[in-house]
Amino acid sequence: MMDERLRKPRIDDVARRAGVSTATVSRALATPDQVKPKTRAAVEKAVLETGYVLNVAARNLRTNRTHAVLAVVPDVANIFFSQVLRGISDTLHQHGYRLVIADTGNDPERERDHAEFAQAGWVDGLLLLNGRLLPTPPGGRRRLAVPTVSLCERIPGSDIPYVETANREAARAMTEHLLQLGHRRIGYVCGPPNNILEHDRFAGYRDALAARGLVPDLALVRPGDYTLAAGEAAASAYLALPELPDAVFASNDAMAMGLIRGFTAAGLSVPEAISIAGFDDIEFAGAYNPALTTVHQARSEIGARATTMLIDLIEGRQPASREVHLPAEIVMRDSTRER
Amino acid sequence: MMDERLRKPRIDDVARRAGVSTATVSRALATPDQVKPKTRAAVEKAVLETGYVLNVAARNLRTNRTHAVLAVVPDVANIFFSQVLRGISDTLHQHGYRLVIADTGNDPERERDHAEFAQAGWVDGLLLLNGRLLPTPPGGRRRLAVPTVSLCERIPGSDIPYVETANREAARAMTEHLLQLGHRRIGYVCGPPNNILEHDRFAGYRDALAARGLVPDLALVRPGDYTLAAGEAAASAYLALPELPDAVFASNDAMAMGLIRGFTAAGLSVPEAISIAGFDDIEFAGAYNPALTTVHQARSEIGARATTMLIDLIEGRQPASREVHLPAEIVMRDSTRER
DNA sequence: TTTCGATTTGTAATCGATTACATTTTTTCC
DNA sequence: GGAAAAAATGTAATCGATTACAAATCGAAA
Repeated sequence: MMDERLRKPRIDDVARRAGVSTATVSRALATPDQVKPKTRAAVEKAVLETGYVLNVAARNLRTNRTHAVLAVVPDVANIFFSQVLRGISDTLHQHGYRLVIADTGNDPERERDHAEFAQAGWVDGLLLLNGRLLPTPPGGRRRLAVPTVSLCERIPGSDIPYVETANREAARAMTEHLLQLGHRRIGYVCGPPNNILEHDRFAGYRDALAARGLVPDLALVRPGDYTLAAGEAAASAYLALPELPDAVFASNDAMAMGLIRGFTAAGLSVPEAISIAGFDDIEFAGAYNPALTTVHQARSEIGARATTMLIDLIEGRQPASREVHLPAEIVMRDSTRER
Repeated sequence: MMDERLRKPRIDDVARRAGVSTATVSRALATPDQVKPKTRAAVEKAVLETGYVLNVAARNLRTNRTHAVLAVVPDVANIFFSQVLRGISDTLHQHGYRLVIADTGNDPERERDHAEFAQAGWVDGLLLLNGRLLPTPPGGRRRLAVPTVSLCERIPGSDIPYVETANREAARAMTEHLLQLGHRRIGYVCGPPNNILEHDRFAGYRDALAARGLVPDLALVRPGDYTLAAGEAAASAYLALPELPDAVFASNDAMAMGLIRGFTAAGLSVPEAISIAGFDDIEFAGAYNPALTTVHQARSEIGARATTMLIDLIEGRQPASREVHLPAEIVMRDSTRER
């Protein structure tokens, strides 16, 4: 008796109460129009009375589906990724899926662990927000992989479908913008060397210069690692040069902000003395002082597109395209001006 | 034959290959030291050979545990929450749990949906990063709730354990800091009116003034909603006053940045003409121009503490405390100075 | 009214692991 | 070497749903 009230009600408790079979209860809940309205009502009543909640594990086991998708993210706290996640989350929700996030903290071991767990039927699909992970089939042999899409960074040498920003074209456009403003000595602050995004962006920078018959002055190309500090360091390096650049294009916004801080701390004002451009259009780029000219990536759009692709894959449809390059947009604000 | 190679191997395939029973395989994998080293090796070999991966759904069903925790977040793209998530994710990982994130997009319907699903055995515990959600027991009657902890905002009128920043004390300390710098006409830009955090922060502001026998000048208290635009609007409002405040304390960083932008746009320099302080110490507060004086919340620490509490609850231990107020720290940077 | 097809419902097998309990093997100790 | 204790392994029930197939019910046409 007391047991009855405490034990979690199961589908057969509902069935008994409604005077039908478990099959009917299951159908009344999952496919209501396969069931006579009258029985359906009886079942719904019984569900309410018993406080029945379906057991997800049992359903997953039986149907071999979870209606969940795993996103493997290097760092949820990174504002860039978190906005992509927003696009993912919304799109999944629209299609009746749930989101499981694995924050790997940039730890390859954790990445592998999660990718492996994904194969265990823990989710129906996999979104990789990181170009590094090459999910080796579990056990290193057979490939029974879960549908997978990568985004933000394509995975070099793999045939996993992906969605990313057209980095090269965007960097080229931004560099052209600076050239059009009359700048000629244009500096560039790099991202981490073996990053594929960085590779594309730097190529775009050189494309634009080459189109005008210019070659990059190596003294104006500074190393960096996407941190504010790297931008500040680059600013010091430029200040030590006999002649300052007219403008500097940083391959992300944090470094652009570092440059601005470095230059203003030295008494140079931006954009009067020097123009600075960034890449990413992170949330505070527009709020910065001065507001940052930068490349806007449609972050949630990237997430949304990749998710649509993944759902197509999961549900056995052929996605419209396996390689999507989303155009980015130059946002002109106050950190650049005509020479 | 071909089937053999394509079908996903199950535990009994491994058992057969290793020449043991399924029970032994299960033990060899889950509790290796309950099994003779020799058999264990045989099982491991068979696992590799077959490419076996355990079926999560089956295990979850049988054990009635998932080793996953659901975090219900109003907005993953919000930098504040995403850093809390980082603390959550790390702590969970340390204890062998996984993180499931439900981004509700501030939609109460989605919140309820997720909370309900959590009861379905989809996760072992629930973390609520939002003060609004009062998870009604499913069906509105029986309460067989999953262990739950709320964080960031306590849930008024509920007995759910929580972890939050000591907002009132922190706001009081920041206001005192401004008073000590010699400021007397101290403005305050509010957050959304019925937000419990805001309530606490405003109370702290008044506490500090009251301690000096001052009463807040209502003309200096401006409404806001945690957005940059609200800060800019407040700046305009202050500029329209016959006499400017000496300093303004904004109840979050975005609004503080808006104030700085508004004042500098009007030709006033910060902190020379007016001191500005924020609250939260978001990622770019230190990178701002000028670097923002603000209240640092230990965001990942909040996540970590709440997670520890939740795991205690899940594993049947009594958590050390059911209400944790973490002290915050004033970070003095360049946006405030002596009068 | 009867019959046939369509609709609705029920019976029972099934998904793939874990684990209580029983049984066998190994170790310990006199 | 043998008895008792400890360790290792095996047998089979079990978790809670879904669904193929069979059976029952219903409605419409003849």
